[in-house]
Amino acid sequence: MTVTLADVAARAQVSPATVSRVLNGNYPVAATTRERVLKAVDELDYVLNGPASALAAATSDLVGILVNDIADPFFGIMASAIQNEIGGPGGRAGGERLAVVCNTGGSPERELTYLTLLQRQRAAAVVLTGGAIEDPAHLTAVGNKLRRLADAGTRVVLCGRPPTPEAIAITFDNRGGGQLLTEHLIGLGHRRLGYIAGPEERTTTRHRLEGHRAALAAAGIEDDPGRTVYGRYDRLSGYEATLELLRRDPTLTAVVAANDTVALGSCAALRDSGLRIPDDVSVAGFDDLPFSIDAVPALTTVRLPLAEAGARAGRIAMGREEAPHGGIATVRGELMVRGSTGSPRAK
Amino acid sequence: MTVTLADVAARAQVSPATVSRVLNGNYPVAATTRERVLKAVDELDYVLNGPASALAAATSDLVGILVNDIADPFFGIMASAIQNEIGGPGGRAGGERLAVVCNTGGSPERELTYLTLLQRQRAAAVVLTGGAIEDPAHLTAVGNKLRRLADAGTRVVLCGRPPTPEAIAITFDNRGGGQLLTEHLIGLGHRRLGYIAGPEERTTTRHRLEGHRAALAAAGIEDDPGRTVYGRYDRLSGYEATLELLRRDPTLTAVVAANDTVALGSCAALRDSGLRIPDDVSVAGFDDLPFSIDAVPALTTVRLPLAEAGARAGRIAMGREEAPHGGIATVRGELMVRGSTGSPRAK
DNA sequence: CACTAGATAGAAAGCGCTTGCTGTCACGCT
DNA sequence: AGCGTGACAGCAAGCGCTTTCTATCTAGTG
Repeated sequence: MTVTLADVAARAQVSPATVSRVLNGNYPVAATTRERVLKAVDELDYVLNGPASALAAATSDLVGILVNDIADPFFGIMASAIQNEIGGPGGRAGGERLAVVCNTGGSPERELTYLTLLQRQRAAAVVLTGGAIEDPAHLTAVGNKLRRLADAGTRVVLCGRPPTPEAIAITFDNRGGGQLLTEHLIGLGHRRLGYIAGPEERTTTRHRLEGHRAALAAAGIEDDPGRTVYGRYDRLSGYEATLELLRRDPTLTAVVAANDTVALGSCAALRDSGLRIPDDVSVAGFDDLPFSIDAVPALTTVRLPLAEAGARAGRIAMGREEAPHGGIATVRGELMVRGSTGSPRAK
Repeated sequence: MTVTLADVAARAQVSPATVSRVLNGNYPVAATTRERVLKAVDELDYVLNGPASALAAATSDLVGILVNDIADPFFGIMASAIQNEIGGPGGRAGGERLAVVCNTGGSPERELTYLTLLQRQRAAAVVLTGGAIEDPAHLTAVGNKLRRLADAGTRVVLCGRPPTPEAIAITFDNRGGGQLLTEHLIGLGHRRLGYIAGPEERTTTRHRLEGHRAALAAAGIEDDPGRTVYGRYDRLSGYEATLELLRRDPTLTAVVAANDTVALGSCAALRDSGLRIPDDVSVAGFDDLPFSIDAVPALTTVRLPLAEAGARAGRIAMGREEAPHGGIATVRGELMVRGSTGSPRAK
C-alpha cells in the first residue's frame, strides 16, 4: 500500500541501507547510485516515514514553541521570529525541521501537557515564550520537566520568560520598562496614576508593576493600593478596569496599562466617559505592538524587541549561537513617547 | 538510560503488552493490574516514546495547522479556535493530540514543504487556513499533496480557503463581503473610490476586489483601473498605497482596503496628509479584527466569523462534526458600519 | 460435576528505518 | 605479481511500541 524504503531499494536495485544513506546524505554513495535511488524515490513518490526514522535514529526534527496566546501578536511576533530561525521549510536555516507552535492559553496544565507531548515526540528543542505562572507547585513541575527534557537531549530556551536554573533564557526587563514609563509620567507632572495590571499570578504582571511602584517610590508618591486593578491581558479588561479606576478616583490624570491591548481598552473607556487623551487623562501601554502607533492619539509605550529576542532564542535553540554568558541575557525595553501622554491640566 | 515500556513492565511484574494496554486504555485490564502499572509508570517517570508508538500503530496524534502569517491576528484567531477543538491538552476535546501550527509566511514552497513534513509524520489531520496562491503549478502540486495525504488517512480541511476537489472547505464569502462594503460606500454617496488590494496572486485579494467591482458596476460607476493599487496585507502597504492613490486622484472620497491592517495604514496616511476621516475621506477595512473598533474613528469593516469558522474546521478535522453538504460551507461576512465611513462632503 | 463463555494476561511478530560491521572491488604501490 | 587501501554497498541487528493470536483462569450453566 504505502511505499517504503524497501520498495525504493528494490526499484533502484540497491539495498535499503543505501537508500537510507542517500536520503540522509551522511555517508559516501557513488554518484550514479545516488541518482538511481533519487529517480526511484521520485517515481514512487516516496515519503520517508518520520516516526520510523525517529525511532531508529533516536532523534527527531520537531521543535516546539510554547506560547500563551496564539491570537495575541505579542506571541505571534516572537513565534514567527523563532520559527524563522529554527529552519522550518525555507527558513534562514537549511534543515527541514518541523517547527511547531503550541498554544497553552496561559493554562499551567496545558503547558505541562504540551511539554510532555513534546518530550514524547523526542523534540530536538523547545522554546517557551512569555511570562510564567508563579505557583510554586507548577514552577517545580515545569522545572522538572525541563530538566528531563534537557537530559534527553532536547535543547530548552526561554524567551521573554524569567530565567530558571534549568534553561538558557532571553529575558525582558519588564521591571525596568515599567519604571521608565512611570518615570516619564511623573516627569510630566502626574501624581495620581492608576495602574491596570495583568493576571496577578504572572511574573510579567508582577515585574511591570514593581517597576511602576519603584518609580512612584523614587518620586516620593504614596502608592495607594486602590489605584491598582488586576485583570487579564485583553482589551475588555482594560476597558472595565479603567471604569473601575475612574469610579475610585475621578481625579486620576494618568493610566498605566499592563500592555498595549489593555491600553487600547482603557482609551475606549476614557473616551466613552467623555474624557480626552491626553488632555484629561494620559494613557501608557507596554510592548509597542504594531497597532499601538495607529491608536489616536498614538500610544506612549515601551518597545520590546520581540522579533530580535525571538530570533536569538531560535538560533540558540538550534545551536547556531552561543548561549549568553551565565545562561541569561536581559533585554531592555525602549520608552516610546507618543501622543497619548502629556502634562496633566490643572483641574 | 531512558525508561522504556519494558522497564515499566518489569517493575509492575506484567508483560509489556499489558502496560501498553493500560496506557492506551482500549482493552480490558483488571483494575488491580492497572493500578500496579500506573504506579510503576509514575515511579519510573515513564514517558511513552511517540515515534515508536506511531510506528507500531501506524497512526500519530499530530495535527497540523497551516497559516500564512502567525503574527497576524487574522490567522492567530483561527488557529486558536482550531487548536481548541482539535483537543490538544485541556482543549474541549479529550484526546491528547499535538496540534501544531506551521507558519508558511505565504510562501508556496514552504507550504508544500510543511505539507510533506506533515505527511512524513503521518499527521492525523491537516487544516489549511487563509487564501491560496493562484499559480496553476502550485495549485496542482498542493492538490496532489492533499490527495496523497487524504489517501494516507489524514483528514484535510480548508478554513477560509477557496474549495478544491481534494478537501472539505469552510470558505469565506469574500466576494460578497467586498460587495457589501462598496455598496455601503456608494449608498453614502461616494463615486470616486480608491481600492487597496492585497498581493495580486492571492485568491482572497481577487475575490474581495471582484466584489468591489461588482458593486461599482451595479451602480453604473466606471471602474478606473488607476483607482486600484496592489500591495501586501500589512500596514505599511496601506500607508504607501494611500499616498499613491491620493497622488493619482486627490479628489478621492473613499478608500476601501484589503483588510483592517491595511486600512489602519491608510488612515495614518490620510491623517498625515491632513485629511480627516470620514469628513474628507471615508475608509473601510475587512475582517473586523479586534483592534478595528479601537481605531479612531472606529473602522467600518466586514466581520468574518474567524473563531466560529476555525472551530468548525477543527471539529470536522477531528471527525466530530459532519462535513457540510457537498463538502463546502460558505460563511458570509457581516457589514459593520462604524465611524470611519460617512457621506462625502461637497468639495 | 463437566463444560463453555468471558475476562485477562502473555508471546511474539512485526512497523519502517538507521547504522555498525563486514564484505568486495579496483587501484596504486613496492 | 602481491598486497595494502580506499571507496562503496549490503547484512542484520535492533529502536520501542502495538496487536493478533493463544493460553489461562474463573465463574456461570444444565
